[in-house]
Amino acid sequence: MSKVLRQHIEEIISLTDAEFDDVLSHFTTRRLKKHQFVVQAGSPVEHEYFVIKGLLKSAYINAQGKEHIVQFAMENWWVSDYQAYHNKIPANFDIDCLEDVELLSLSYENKKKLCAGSHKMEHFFRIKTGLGYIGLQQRVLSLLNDDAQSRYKQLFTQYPALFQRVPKGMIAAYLGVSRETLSRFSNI
Amino acid sequence: MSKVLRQHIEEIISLTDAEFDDVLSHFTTRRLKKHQFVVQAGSPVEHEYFVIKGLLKSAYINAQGKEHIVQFAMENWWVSDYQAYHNKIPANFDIDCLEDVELLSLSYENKKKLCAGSHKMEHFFRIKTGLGYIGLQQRVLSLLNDDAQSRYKQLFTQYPALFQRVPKGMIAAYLGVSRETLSRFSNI
DNA sequence: CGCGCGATTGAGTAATTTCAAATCTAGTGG
DNA sequence: CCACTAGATTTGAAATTACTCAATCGCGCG
Repeated sequence: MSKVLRQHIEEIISLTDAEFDDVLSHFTTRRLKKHQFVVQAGSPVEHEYFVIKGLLKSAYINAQGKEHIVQFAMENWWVSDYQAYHNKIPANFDIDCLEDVELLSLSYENKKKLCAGSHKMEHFFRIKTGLGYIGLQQRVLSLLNDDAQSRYKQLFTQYPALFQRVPKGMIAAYLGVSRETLSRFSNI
Repeated sequence: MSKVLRQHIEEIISLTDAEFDDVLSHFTTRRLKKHQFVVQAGSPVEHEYFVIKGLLKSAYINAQGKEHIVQFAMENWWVSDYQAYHNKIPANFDIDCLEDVELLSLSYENKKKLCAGSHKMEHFFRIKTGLGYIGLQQRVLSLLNDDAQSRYKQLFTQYPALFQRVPKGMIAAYLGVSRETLSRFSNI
């Protein structure tokens, strides 16, 4: 359902039906099953994605094979390996589906065209990226300031739904704690 | 010198003389001495700043009075408390000058006008914000993946100049390590 | 029924913090 | 030029936090 996208965009700008149709024409729909990869480390990243339905994770796997989760992406979130996408270099992250997923896919070229052709959409993406920046700054601050347990509590308060949809090991990989440590304070 | 700003902007878009004059007209110059505050926690944040000359830090001070440095801002960097700036809420950060400073100041209203009146500048800020997003994501990853010593080394390799301009205690507050720990591995 | 993934628990270890004290340094006034 | 002081840095030792390794437990699904 593309209404979801329209509603999402119209939280920031407003569009006529014709304008939205034009916007939508730059996207394609992709459906993927749980465990499928949307982006694979080492491969080029042609697209960014808007999540209509389902849940994905974006993760970096280090030299020791340890996984760090950069981002969870649920409904109404945008996700890609933006460093790779923007610089046209091979992906550093794996992005894969934790559930069956429905995505709207926007290629680099189409985003460029869309933004060039629509000041409004350029504005939308500027604001949206700014919100992402603010969110990341909060996360940095939380990593600097809070211990593992209080990061756990904060995440739980902010996204309780996530804990129903994701195994705790992944929550740990997102928070920067070992599974064992997280397990020790999950029962308050 | 506003040439610095023009050169900075033209790394992403190109401007005619007239266009740049218009851009510049949205900014005002501010000169501040070492130790002066540009933003103070609790106060409203009307502006974002482009650093022409000098060095600032943006920092969060927690309930225990411990300072965490969100960002250093040297020449050609943008700085503000963006959460406060964007949401028009009181600042959470202190931003103050570590050296005598020359800034170009852009008010919220003027940024809005500037972006609304110039698709190019809207584009510039979108890209710039995107780069900031990517940088922050790298920092999150580094906090998740690397131990204190390797974060120290990375910062040193990436910004050697910073270490000449800033006391080590602040480097520690940026990296998320105690001064003592940082001191212990600063001699390789 | 048994396999396999996820979660928990225990014990020992490593990294980093905190507290305290000593040392060094740059800038100031005499 | 020198002594003095405040801030910055280093060093030491104890305490804390979280990690790793290992074993166990629980449960859903084929």
